[in-house]
Amino acid sequence: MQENYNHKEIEKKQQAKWHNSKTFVVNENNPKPKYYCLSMLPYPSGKLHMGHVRNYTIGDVIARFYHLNGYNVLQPFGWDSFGLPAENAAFASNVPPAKWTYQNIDYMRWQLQSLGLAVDWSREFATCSPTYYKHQQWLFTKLYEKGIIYRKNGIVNWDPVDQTVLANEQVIDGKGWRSGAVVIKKEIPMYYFKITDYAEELLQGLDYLDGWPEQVKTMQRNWIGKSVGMEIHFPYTDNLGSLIVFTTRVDTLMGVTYVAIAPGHELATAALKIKPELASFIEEYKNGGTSEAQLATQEKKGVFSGLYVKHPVTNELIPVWIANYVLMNYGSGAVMAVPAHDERDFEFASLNNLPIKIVIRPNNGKLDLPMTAAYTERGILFNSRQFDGMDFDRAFNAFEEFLTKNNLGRAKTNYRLRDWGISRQRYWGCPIPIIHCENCGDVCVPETQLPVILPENLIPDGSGSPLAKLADFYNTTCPQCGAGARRETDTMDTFVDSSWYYARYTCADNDKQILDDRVNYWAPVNQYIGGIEHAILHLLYARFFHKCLHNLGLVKSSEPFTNLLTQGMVLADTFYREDALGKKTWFNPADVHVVTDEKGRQISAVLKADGLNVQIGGQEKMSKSKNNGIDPQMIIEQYGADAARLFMMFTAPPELSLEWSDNGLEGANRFIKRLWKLVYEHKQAGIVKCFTSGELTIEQKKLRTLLHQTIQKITHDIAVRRQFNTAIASIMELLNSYSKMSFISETEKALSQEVLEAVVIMLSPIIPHICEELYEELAPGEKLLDRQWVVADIAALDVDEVEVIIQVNGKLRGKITVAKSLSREQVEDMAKQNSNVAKFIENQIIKKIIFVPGKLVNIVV
RNA sequence: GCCCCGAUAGUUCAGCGGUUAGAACUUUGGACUUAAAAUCCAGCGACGAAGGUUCGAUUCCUUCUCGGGGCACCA
Repeated sequence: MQENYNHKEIEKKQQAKWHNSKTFVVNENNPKPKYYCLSMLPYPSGKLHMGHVRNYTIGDVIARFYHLNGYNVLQPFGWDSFGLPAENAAFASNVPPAKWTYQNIDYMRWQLQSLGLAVDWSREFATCSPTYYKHQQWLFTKLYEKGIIYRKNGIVNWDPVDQTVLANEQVIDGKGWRSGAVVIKKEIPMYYFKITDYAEELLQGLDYLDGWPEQVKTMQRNWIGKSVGMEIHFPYTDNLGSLIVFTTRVDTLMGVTYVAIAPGHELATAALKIKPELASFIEEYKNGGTSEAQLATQEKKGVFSGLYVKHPVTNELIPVWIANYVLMNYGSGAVMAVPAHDERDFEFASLNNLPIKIVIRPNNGKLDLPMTAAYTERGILFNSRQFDGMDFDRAFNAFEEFLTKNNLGRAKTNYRLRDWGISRQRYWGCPIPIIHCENCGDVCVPETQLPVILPENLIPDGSGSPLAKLADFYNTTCPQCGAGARRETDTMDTFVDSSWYYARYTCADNDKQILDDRVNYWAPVNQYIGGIEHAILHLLYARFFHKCLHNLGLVKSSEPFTNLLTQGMVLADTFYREDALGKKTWFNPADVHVVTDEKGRQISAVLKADGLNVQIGGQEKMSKSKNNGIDPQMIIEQYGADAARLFMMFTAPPELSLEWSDNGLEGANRFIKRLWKLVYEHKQAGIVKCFTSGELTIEQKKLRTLLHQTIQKITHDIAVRRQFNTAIASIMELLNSYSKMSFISETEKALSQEVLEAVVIMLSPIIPHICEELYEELAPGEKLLDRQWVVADIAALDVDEVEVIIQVNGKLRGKITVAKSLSREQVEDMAKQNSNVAKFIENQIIKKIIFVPGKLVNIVV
């Protein structure tokens, strides 16, 4: 064994070993229980960033831990490789997106492999590969046939100069990012997934996802936005139809003093014909035009439309107002307004001097009058004719009966969730397998003609839709009637690609079918790991797809991911200089020298290149714009993958954001070197078998107790809490105690052997290269990965003497060491006899003695 | 505005109804060295504020302050 730790040599050796012996290649023919551990697949942007390193290290620690615990562990990897950045890179550097993407994948795969991940690379795929999207297109046609996919018009951002549709992020201050032209809204036909059909199922499924963070489930619940209420008809004065509103507070129906409609509502258009002066208001607010945040804070404004509708119960005339606070795309775009019991209506009525009619009073007592704010709690009805005296539930039923009987409404549940538009007028995506035929309409591409291949040698120029300019691509014949037809030239949203990839890993080599029975061996994913930024869209879409796959009979489970871990961001210091115009130039932390005070606080920073001051900008998420990204490759070169992994896992718990610091990395490196040295010294003295029996001193027994306590703690930290930082800290504590002792005799050496073997096994999920190397030294001929995880020895945990603290009135006054077997009375007597304690209870009346076995005696005087 | 999470050493994180509140980094001193680095040893250093519950509160509860996140006219 070498005296000095050499990360390059060891990591290369261990990685070669894993690769050559196919250590992490798995199949289903295994008696062990399965464990599917998955980290979100990355977009191949060019090179790895620290967020990736963190994500994949967390996944790897969990995968390796389950491996050692006797599971058949699958950890696959792939690439979310369709998407806009490839197109942008293409016309910036004149390389086809396909070539750019595959080059990036090759480089990033090499980077990832240098991290030493326990991945089954035989299952790797890229979503842009025809062998993957072929099945996606097939799935599309199945869902289309089942009516889960339909076509309707949708609104897109249209750049009139580039003649192209822009993604939201390509619209900057309302202008096209390349042309600078003012972007307009345009209606074009698009395909939609009917995710709303699954709203209830997606909502209810959350209740069973015990392994998901509450925060994520809450976000999904809010996003689905279920509300139970009533649809109510307010008849037009001419009795030709009625205005339909949705409310969750039908109990306040008798308090309606006006109704409000969105500026985009058809009734507003009708009112415009009678009252042309409404035009300016309607135009201003019709399309919103402004951002959602502005919309939420903008002042409530409205105009009277000149129209009236009839109250469904009283037939009174109710004025119709056009108001900017009514949303066109929720419910029916119209609301009944009850100023007395709704904050927004109260505000609007106050501004416009509209009447306020109170119909709900608190369950006990009265309202303070005059009202200064709406009373929005549920209560008891009054001023409500036959409904007087009812509570919310009774009123709901009574109104439902009344409205249903008179054909004036019905109970209704609304969801905030909208259908998912997946058409993208882009080149680098999965082609939508539809053929438009003049005779037959929209026809699915038959299975035998799949995949619809995306040409890979194209370089988009940023204008128009590339496929729509390729006659070779879109000219085709109708599969039904054989006539000339036009192929769909839109591609799918890349969220589609990532909505089912986890299932495909289980049978990635099957080119005949999308999925086979192997998916039911591996799915659902036991542990899914990824960034919190995917809490809503990706995770909801994947759940939706899983339910679709389930209904097609392709998977047996009902949810894709049993446990979810959402990891925090990686932050780094930022430094900048500001010029006279206020423009900031950002400097990379690697190029800056930070001056600290004697406590280690940052006081100033200078640029290494010129020695002049730079401003300290605080910690920010690593990004190109702030130039604070740290290159993982440099770290791996200099310190090794193990040090990088250890630092990532030690510095912060997985869910919290992690602040990058070079000092922390030095610390991780130091710990690894220390571990190496401890094993080296032990080995110099001669390796032996682990301790099983023998005489130990009290100190040695304590060390052994600590070892087995640590084993328990770490097992719990990794398996249950997923808190790797605390696991590492407790090993540090253990090693601190260990290195204070010396191990000379055979028994002592055996104890040392036991500690070191256990430490190496426990650390191996986190720093696998060095641990496997050290294990080979500690146990020649054996392999760490064949070992079982360490189990705490109950006997070692059992101590026969305990230290008991003695308090008088809750204050510490002494402590004694007693045999565990002593009775309460014996311990209390010993406590009272303690000389220091005696001083405090002298001449006092003992009121009470609190006794906590094995811990303390508290004498209350 | 509403909801959630957090506040412990200079920093990043642990912890706990009860002993002397743990790690690591930073920092100070010492050993080693011609010197430095590396290494080892030792040290400095903390429970946001106020109330309440309790024999005893850093821990539980309430309020406040500060920070982070989510939602945001969803009728």
